[in-house]
Amino acid sequence: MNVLEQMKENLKHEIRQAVIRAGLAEESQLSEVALEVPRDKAHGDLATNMAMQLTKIARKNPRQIAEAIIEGIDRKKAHVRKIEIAGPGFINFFVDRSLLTQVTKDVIQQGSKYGESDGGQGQKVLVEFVSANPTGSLHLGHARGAAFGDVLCRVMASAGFAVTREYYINDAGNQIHNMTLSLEARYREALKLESEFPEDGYRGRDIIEMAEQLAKEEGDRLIHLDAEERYEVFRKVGLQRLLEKIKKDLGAYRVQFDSWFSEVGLHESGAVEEALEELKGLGKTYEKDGALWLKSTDYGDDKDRVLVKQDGTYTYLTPDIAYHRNKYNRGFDRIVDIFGADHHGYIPRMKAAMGALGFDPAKLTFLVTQMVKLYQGGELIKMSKRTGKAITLVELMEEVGVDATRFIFASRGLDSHLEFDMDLAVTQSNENPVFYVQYAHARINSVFRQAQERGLTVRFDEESLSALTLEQEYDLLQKLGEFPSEVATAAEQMAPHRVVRYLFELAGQFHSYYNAHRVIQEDEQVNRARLSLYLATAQVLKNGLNMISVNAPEKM
RNA sequence: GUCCCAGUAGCUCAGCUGGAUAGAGCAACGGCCUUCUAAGCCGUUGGCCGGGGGUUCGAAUCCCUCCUGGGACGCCA
Repeated sequence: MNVLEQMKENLKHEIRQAVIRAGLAEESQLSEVALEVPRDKAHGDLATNMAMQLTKIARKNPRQIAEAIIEGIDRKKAHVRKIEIAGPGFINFFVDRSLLTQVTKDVIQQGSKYGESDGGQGQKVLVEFVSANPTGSLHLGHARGAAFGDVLCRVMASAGFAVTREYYINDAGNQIHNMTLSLEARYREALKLESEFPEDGYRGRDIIEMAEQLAKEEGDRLIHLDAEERYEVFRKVGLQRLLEKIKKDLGAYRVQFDSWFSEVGLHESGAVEEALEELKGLGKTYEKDGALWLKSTDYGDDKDRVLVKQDGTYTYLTPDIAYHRNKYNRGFDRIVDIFGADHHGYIPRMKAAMGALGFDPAKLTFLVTQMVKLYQGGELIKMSKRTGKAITLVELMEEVGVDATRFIFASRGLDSHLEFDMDLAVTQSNENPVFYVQYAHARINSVFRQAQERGLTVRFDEESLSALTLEQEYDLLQKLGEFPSEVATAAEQMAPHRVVRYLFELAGQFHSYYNAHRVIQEDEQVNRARLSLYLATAQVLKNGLNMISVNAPEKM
């Protein structure tokens, strides 16, 4: 816990004591004291709405209650220099801000660990994301899911959760069949042989290129294999290379998975039958029209779902139930699935299935990413699955860069429809927010270089800190102090974009301070104090950027 | 027809488990580089928070309803 948090806890405790001492409420009636940083600085450093919350219990008007609370607060203990009642009954606290300078010490001591906390209490969390079918390259939608998922995992890990990143490989089923046929057709085309492209084939360039490569390597050898063997070769080679490509692209995008979970493995281990038998045994299924149905309506779904089709094969849902059953059985405290809005209809049935199996559906969270609209040259770029025309992750990385791409995706809430303007993202100007934050970091380092050139030692100097007395310095200190709780909140709400927003605000405060006050000037102690503050600021910027896997350059 | 997401400044978005005068970036306009990086800073302009009802001390936030945009509603995956 850093100085700022201690200060808050202290004050909260004092407020509780004051309420009880004043006889306004019993200990047991008190909810958590809400203590917030007011938007408007005229309202103090911290404020609580306690008095308004207590109107019902204490049966007095809020201002009277506030008076009584203030009476009972030990200002010294709470490090408060002024208390005011304002508005409808807010209590505003003006704290002794000189304590804030200690924030820098916390930051420097903890270094790259500053920002971590233990709110997650080591809870085991499984986050499944991307999970694109290995039938082609990753595209724009996956880029958003990948960036969001990865940043979420980093944020949650920092907040004390034990996070596992998992990619579910849909390597069984129809789409792989189509991929296989598409690859074979393209292979024949590459050899200038007659071919028929499958109806539901994948028309992307990636498959064409892979086929050409294969033709180069193998010549027409594969044509002469018998049908079954040939199919198997194309399936295997296609799957393996497409998956490799996906891994490689994700790696370049700075996303690493801890676990790659294969659907085929699920079938081979008998897990699918097991799940099915369990559901049957529990009486959660029935037969109708020659198919086997899940009574998902018993668990909140709007209709029952087919598990085994008339032809005896499984629907998509069935192995996925087995997969999620497996997730539960691995003992995770929380299970998070991130996927695109086009699959959202699938949420109630999966929750229902888990409920039917006797698991707690509340452990399972679905985060749905909304669509990304891509603009280039002011035009909306339409994507088509049929023609395989889509902007790929690789193209994004090449044209926009990993830093900017990740930053943009990570900076938006998941459920907003995102507009991605490629022209803007590549602009090397202030229109592009990623530079703004990076620039703050580079600027600080530039000051360090300047300081060294002038014979100053760049180091943290605790003794000098009392020279930090400016309003802007206190504001910056406070902001630095808020970083760990900001990360914790982002983790709790599974809203990693809060961290990006925080970084943007921190950078803004820094730039403003930088422009108003020079580090290197006549007063020695002020020099040392400001260098210390800069060191702390650089550390937090770096930790924050690291949390979204964006570079923190020392020079720009 | 049912379900999900969104509707906040000219544009892109925060804020949504209720709090004080609704924020930021960009755009527009006006300033700031002989002094640590101007990818920056300072200032001005800009809002029936989609409409209407309700809940209460208090609503952009919660509830109902309508409108608009996007997506989903298969024994496809």
